[in-house]
Order: sequence, then structure tokens, then C-alpha cells
Amino acid sequence: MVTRDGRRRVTISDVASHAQVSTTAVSKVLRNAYGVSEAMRAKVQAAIDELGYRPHAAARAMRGRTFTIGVVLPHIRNPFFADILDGFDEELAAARYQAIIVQGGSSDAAAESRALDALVDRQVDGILIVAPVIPRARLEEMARNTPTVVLGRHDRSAVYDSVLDDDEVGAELAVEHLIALGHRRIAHISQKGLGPSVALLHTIRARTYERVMAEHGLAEHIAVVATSYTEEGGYQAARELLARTPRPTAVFAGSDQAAFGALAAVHEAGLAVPGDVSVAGYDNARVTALAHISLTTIDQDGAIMGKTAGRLLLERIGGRTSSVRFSVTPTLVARRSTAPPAIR
Amino acid sequence: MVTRDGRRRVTISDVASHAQVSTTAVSKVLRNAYGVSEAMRAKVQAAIDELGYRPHAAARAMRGRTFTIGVVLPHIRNPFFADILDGFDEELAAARYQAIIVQGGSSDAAAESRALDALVDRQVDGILIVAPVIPRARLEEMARNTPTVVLGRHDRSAVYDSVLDDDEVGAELAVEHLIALGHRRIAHISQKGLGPSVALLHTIRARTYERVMAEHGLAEHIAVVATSYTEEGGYQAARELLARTPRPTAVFAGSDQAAFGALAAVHEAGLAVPGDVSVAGYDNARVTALAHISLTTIDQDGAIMGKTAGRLLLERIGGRTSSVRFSVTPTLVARRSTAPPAIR
DNA sequence: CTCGGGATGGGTATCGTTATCCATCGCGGA
DNA sequence: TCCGCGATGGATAACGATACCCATCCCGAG
Repeated sequence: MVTRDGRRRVTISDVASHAQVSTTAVSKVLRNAYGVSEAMRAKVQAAIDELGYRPHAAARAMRGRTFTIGVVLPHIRNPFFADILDGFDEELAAARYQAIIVQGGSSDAAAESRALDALVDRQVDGILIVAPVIPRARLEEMARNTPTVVLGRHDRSAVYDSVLDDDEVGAELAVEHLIALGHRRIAHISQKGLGPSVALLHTIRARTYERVMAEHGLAEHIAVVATSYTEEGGYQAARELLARTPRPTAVFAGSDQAAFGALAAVHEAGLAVPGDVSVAGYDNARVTALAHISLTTIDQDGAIMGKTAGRLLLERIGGRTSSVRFSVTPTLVARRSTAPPAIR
Repeated sequence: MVTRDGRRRVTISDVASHAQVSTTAVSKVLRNAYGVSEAMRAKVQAAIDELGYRPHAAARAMRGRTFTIGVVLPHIRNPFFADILDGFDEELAAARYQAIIVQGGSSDAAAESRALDALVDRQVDGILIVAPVIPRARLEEMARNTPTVVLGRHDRSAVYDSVLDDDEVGAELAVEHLIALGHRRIAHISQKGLGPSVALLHTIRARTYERVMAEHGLAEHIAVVATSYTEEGGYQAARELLARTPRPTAVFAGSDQAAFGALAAVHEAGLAVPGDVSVAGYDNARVTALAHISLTTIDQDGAIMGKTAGRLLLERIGGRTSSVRFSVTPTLVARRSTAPPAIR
């Protein structure tokens, strides 16, 4: 391959001739393969360093591995994904794998499917897909050919690994917390238009909200507005909720990002948090801990989840075929965005 | 290539035999090359659709294009980058290019350099690098071989295109705004440890702050704390500033993310924004507009910058060799985080 | 002294696609 | 009738690495 400035990229043959050995020998050193003496290894490594050789990932992809992991995120705007990636990257870096991220389009099954194809076309060694909305069959078809870890989805599969938190426990914690504070008119912000699958985490959070409300005799106060787990979605949903009479005294948003939007709507309506309306989120994205936000939320340790996803993926690439499911138990983090309702 | 479930991936030869033509003909259709009749095109396209053929990017990379653009972001946590990517992706999708994102490690030159290498190894057709801190020589070496657009850096180059805002104007707007409100003890939060290069945007923002302060006879009140453009950095810097006696009445943070951290520190210290301390940021990330945050900031239109970066990159891939520099003029967006200082 | 086998290094087909030739066909002009 | 040329389709050598298989060397056992 000739580069634009006329210099050839350094290839394995350059290294081989420089070290006076065969390309096979160099390849073996690169792959840590069996049948290389210490002397050979040293000689080849010296030539590699001297020439500044770097393996050509595309060429590798034709026969072997690419040492590349593809990550599909709905959208990089969600700060919780940054927490996940911190743990994921850390785990991968140790194994000299590189993560590449593609955006799957928040809750858009077609876009998500395209993103997945793009990764397969690029011959990644493994895939991490976060909160996917595509059908399970599609996921499994993918996973049969490429090691796959699915993060944040509840259906079980024999062909991919799952990393998730117990959304039922988490949602229960949030709703119970608000009820314990004395709230009765508690509303919920969810996502819409993704089918009724109980595998999707927003469905579980919404159903759990309804169940817990009913268990406490608050069935008549159930109010779910389904928009999306984004600031915009949270804002729209909260505006709609605040316009109702009587308006809710507390809002449980299905994600921190949506809670952010809800906070904005509450302030914009001239109401105080938590004085007039309590707001709780879900994810405990690091940014929610900041003092001026201080959002009550449900913690699922993103960094741990990401780190685990990385480990599971490496194991699968290493040959494991059994299916693993890793679940973290969420906890309530009560901060200053929730308080008892005003007495009336 | 045999996939794990025993099925071969559909290749160009499968399409060729199915359509009863040569692989060359199929390749020509795929590339829109010269020398294909309408009949041929239709026949081949039908076979492609029937078999669900998708080009193998890695194999393509061995001889031609990958239709992949690499994006190096310091870290996906910064919400302003999401704004940039929205515009960028939109522009690329129309040309059937796929963007892949790698994290460059906030302000870590070694990590950034590795991320860049990773993209080159993967044979991307072009590179967008956002707010890089590596030496210009390294950037140019890269750009000579791969079409490159640099976003958010002020050095001029004949080999890559630049997209940026006028940071001098922006910083001036912010400081002048605070001065016009009546502030005198105005502090600034910057980044540290990246060398004194005047090409780096934080350097320009910091120097402009100092210049404007001096021009208004406020040289004695200049106070710069250099941490990093992150929430954590903004928080640490603000804590240090608030501990000083007398403490500043206004803080101009070099980025919205740092301003976020500063807001947290102010609240934690039991002080009010803007009553006790005014805070201004830079970037106008969409999230800053939310009512409960309502951060005064400097707008540089991220979506436009991203869209332009995409266009320039496609042009370069298309063969343009002249160098382009696209600069947006920032504007002040005054919100509720700034106000006149309390009378004392 | 030969033989067997482990350790080491190398030859080479192969992965899927592109790009550079080369071959063929049909048709109009000399 | 023959020649030349444009239009079209195909054969094939790369691209850079891997992995299978084979060749060689050395050493101890029989």
C-alpha cells in the first residue's frame, strides 16, 4: 500500500526482511503463537520497534482477528453510557482490544439494525449492544456469528450474554421511596412506541410502577406518559403531567436524562423541587450527584456493568459458549430532589 | 469465510454465480464504475437483493475504500460533542459513510495518539479529530495520508481542514458580559498541563480573559485555576477559588462541563447562583438551556460545526487538496446564572 | 550409530474485493 | 469486404496478514 505522501506503509514483509526471517516467523511473534524461540522473539520485536511496524487491521480481518470490539449505543448524549464505557474500555485495554462506538439512533429499530450491520461488515471480533430495541431474533442471529453481550435487556438467550440490573427492584425502590415520603399522586415518565415486550427495561420499570402503585391502593393515581428517555422527552412528558388537575406531587422518570428534562419543566412552570414536586430518576449517572442537581435516583453501577460486559465479551471471544447472565442489584440514592409533599 | 453457525457469508462470487455474470461485473455495479449496461446493472442488483449481499468492509479495505470515517473525541461524556456528532452523522449518512467513534482520553496526548493509530490501522477513509492536544507535526503526518478535519484548534495547516469558532471573540463576550454586570473579581477555570501552545482553544480563552481583564484595569483581579474541562475539574477549581479571600463574585469557566462542576461547588458552599456568585460557561451545549440550569454561556453552533466538518471531509475524500478553514462567530447567550454582584 | 520425536522456522494457499489489463462484439466508414 | 473503434464483460494479479502443513535440526534412547 502506498500512502499519499509516497511512502509505503510498513508491512510484515518489511519487518521480516529487516530481521532476516520469514513473514511466518513475524506473524507468529505478533500472535504469540507456538513455536518461537526467545531469540527469535527478541530479534523480531527489535525489527518491529525499529521500523515502527503496526499490524494492518483490515488485512488481519481477512483471516484472523481484528482486535476490535464494536459498541452500539443508542446515542452518546446519555451520560450514563459514558459511565459504562469507562469500565468497558478499561477492561478491553488490558487485552489490547480497541472499542469502536457507533450510534444506533435512540429507540429506532431500523437505525439500530443498520449500525449493527456496519459493525459486522467491519468484521469486529465482538459486539456490545446497549439497551437494544430490535427483535430478539435479530440479536440472536447476530450473536450466533459474533460474540455478543447485551446490556440492559431482560430476555434470556443461549447465544449471547446479558448484563443488566434488576429493573423491577430498582423501580420498586423508587416508587416505594416516594410513597414512604407521603406522596400519592405519583406519575411516571416512560418510553413509547417500542412494542409491549417485557424484555425492554422501560417496560419493566413502567409495569413495576403500576404494580407498586396498585399494591398501595393508589391505582386511581397511576399516570404514565410515554415519550422517550431523553431530556426532550422528559421535558414534554413533565409539561403534560403538570398541566393536569390535580397535578402530581411526584414524578418518577425512567431515566436520569428524562428526569433532567422533567426538572426543567417543573422550574419553567414556576414550581419548586422538591417543595411543589419531587422528582426521581434512574441510573445514577455521575452528573446527578452534583450539588446543584442532587437528583434522587436509582444506582446501577455503570462502570461495573461496563467492566463486566468487557470481561464476558473477552471470555466469549476466548471460546466460551455457555451463556452468562450478570445482574446487579440496584440501590436507592436519596438526594435533595425528593421530599414529603406539601401539606394541603 | 464460514460463520459460526456453519453458513458462509454471502460474497461477491455468490452474487456473481447467482446472476450468471463475473465477479468483475458485480464489483463494477457496486462501485458504480464505467462499462456496465443498464441490463447488467439490473440483473446484478436483483441478485444482490435476493441474496442479501453486503460488501465486506475489511476486504474492501485491502484495495479500495472502507466507507468509514473515524472520529476521535476526547471523551463521550461531554454533551457538546453529542451536538457536533448530530450534525456530522447527518451529513455522512447521505453519502452512505459510517462514522465510528473512538475515545482519545481527555487531554492525554499519548492516549489520543493511540486512538489515532487505531483508526489508521483500520483503514478509515477520513478522520475527524475534536480538540486534539497532540503536536501539530503528528496531526500533519496523519493528514498527509488520510483526509483529516480538525475541529476546535487554531493552528493553520496546508494539509488538513479546520473547523472552529473564534475563541477570542467568545471569551471576550463572556468576560465583557460579566464586567458589564458590574463584576470585578472575575475568575477563570482553564485546563492545565498541555503546553503553552496558542493553538489550543483553552489557551486562547485563558489569554483573552487575561487581556480583557487588563484592558478594564482589572489586572490585579486576574485569577486562573487550571484543572480540566470536566465536571470534576470545574468542581475542584471552583472550590479552590471560593476558598480565597476575598472570593470572586463571578466565574468564567472555559467549558459548559466545567461550569457544571463550578455550579455544584458553589451550591455545596452554601452560596447562591447568581446571588453570591455568577457562573458563565462556554459551548452552549443543549443541556445548558434547561430551565433549572439556565447557564449563561457562549454559543458556538455544534450541529453546524459537525455538519460542516462532514462536508469538508467528504470533499477531501473526493479529491480536494486545498486547505479550508471554517470559522463560526460565537454569540453570548445570557441566562439566569449571571447577574450583577451583590452590593457590599 | 540409527531412529524417533520435540522444537523451531519457513513455504504457500487463502480470505473478499478492486483495478488493470485483455477479449469480444457490433457497427459504420473507407 | 475489411478495418478500426467504442461499448461491454471477464480473467487475474494484487492488497497484508494468517494458519496449515512441511522441512530441518538436535538430542537422547535403543
